[in-house]
Amino acid sequence: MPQVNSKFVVNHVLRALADPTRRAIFEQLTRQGEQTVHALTRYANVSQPAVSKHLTVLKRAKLVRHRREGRETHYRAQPEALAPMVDWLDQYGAFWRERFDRLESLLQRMEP
Amino acid sequence: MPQVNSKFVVNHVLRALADPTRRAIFEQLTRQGEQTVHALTRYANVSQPAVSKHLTVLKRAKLVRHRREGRETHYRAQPEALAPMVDWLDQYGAFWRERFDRLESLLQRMEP
DNA sequence: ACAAATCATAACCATTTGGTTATGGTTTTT
DNA sequence: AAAAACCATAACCAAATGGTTATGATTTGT
Repeated sequence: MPQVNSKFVVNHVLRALADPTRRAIFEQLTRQGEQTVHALTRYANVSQPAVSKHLTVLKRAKLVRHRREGRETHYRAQPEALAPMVDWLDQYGAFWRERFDRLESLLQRMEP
Repeated sequence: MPQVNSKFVVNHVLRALADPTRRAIFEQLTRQGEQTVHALTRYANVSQPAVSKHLTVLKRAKLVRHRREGRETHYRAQPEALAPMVDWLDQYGAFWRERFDRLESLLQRMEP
């Protein structure tokens, strides 16, 4: 059952992004690129262990990857993991069709 | 500050959809159209008060509307409320650009 | 060699959350 | 008029959640 598994994936992603602090960390990683836990801790105004735990949750949702380098761990966002969320939104065809106008005009601007 | 307010809106929507039961109720409403609380209770396998509380959360996120009719309350989905979620996803330009191929081909199929 | 820095984990705590049963207010059915 | 159906709210509870401080492991700097 692939859709059962994908429901679990969507659940992980949505739950991970439901928390504002976690969303802020993820946004920071996508905007500023790779960051150490230390840098993220200064950005988010919670303690370092809190940041580590949030990163664990984001990691379980595949929204971030980490890379150890000496004593510091570098995290980077993996926006591909947002795909299940988009796929979930895709169920709402009517809603998307309403939005196609915007995308269509955007594509027209890209390819005149 | 419009972006501050929109962050609150996104937060409401994401938190509302983070729960599987709530997501199931919302999906049921989008697929089957308007439903009474009673019908939703038989669908979701939780108690009727639980369904009512979930509907309250969805209502706060503007994801559903309700309409009283006699002793029963009819709820219907409001997928327009998903827009803030899409706008939030829009931040990830690189991610979207990767997905444009799919949308582009979809549009080409619609307008050959 | 020692001190400091970086990070994860453990232990703990308050609050939130998602569920339950109980109840009461309307509205419909009999 | 009485009974039943429908729904929301209240009261309650266990578990999950998001935060903290404490600690230990490893790596870097002096």
